[in-house]
Amino acid sequence: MIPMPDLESRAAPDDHQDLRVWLRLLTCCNLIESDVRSRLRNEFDTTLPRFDLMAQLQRAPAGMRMGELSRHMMVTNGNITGITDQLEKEGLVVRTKIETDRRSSLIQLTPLGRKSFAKMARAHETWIKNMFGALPESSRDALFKVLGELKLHVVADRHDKA
Amino acid sequence: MIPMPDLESRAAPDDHQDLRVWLRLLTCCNLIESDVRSRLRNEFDTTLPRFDLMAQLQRAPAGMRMGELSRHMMVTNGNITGITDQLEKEGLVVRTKIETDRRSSLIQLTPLGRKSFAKMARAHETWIKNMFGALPESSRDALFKVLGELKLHVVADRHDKA
DNA sequence: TATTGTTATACTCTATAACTATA
DNA sequence: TATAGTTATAGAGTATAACAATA
Repeated sequence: MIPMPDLESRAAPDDHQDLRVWLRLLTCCNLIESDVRSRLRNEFDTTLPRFDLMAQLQRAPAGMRMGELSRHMMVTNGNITGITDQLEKEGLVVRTKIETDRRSSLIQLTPLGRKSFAKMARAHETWIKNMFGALPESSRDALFKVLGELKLHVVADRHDKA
Repeated sequence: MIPMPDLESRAAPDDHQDLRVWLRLLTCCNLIESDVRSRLRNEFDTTLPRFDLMAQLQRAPAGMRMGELSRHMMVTNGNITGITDQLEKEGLVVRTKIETDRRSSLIQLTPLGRKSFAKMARAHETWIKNMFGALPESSRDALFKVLGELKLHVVADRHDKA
């Protein structure tokens, strides 16, 4: 089988193991992400950030504020405003004024939004299962565990800098 | 320690393990990638695709054609033209006409490009080592191995569709 | 006819910064 | 003064499609 050329090919023979791990991680992630993005676009006419935002709201029936969404999605505030505007125009989410703090509002999925998200989430889970399902369960568990350690370390570094 | 909110928080308690693994993978990758991007911008006034292109050329002293670069970097042709134009204008790469096929040309790093890339690559390797170095070697090996399996499967799926 | 690379264009995603309203 | 959210803008990154030159 001919190895498919990809980003990982930028690793030189004498490169450090860490670099190889990183390039492989990046390649995997890009492959899966672009697959998910194109399916979301083709099958549901939506985008990954829109899907992410709805997924966050799905988990928070009481609603979330813009700032919370911004932190969870790790993007700046202005972007959340833009996505929320779109979704609100399409009737998928609503902004509700908060009485005790009139600067902010709660964003919630509408019934239509919940229905729409449920459909996408089912499909999304199938795509992901197809891609990860080939790994033995022990490998998936190992991956989850190691990525957990990695994330802790990277996040700690970010805190140090800030 | 308070868990930092991130993309992974979109996983619901009853979500399938595959979904959790994917969200964690995505979060790790995004964290590291955005760190690398901002360092490349701040310290070397460049971008990830420019760095990637130079890294590919570094490995191919005889040069590469646009189409090869396009396949390796997994982006469409037009983008390669744009990046190459920039790098050529800055004297980091050169296009050389191929005598036997006058439609295409070989792209190579110039001596300046090699020097510039070497400097960036050293810094880049340090960043990556700092992030991955905290993992025990056995974990890194495991990660490398599992991601290898995952990639094979995802790539195979892509071939099936095409 | 098919392929290589270029050009033109459009859209998504993101950050930054200035701003308004409220706390 | 500080915070929540909005607006405006700029740039990265990408894909698509029409095109020219060559095979």
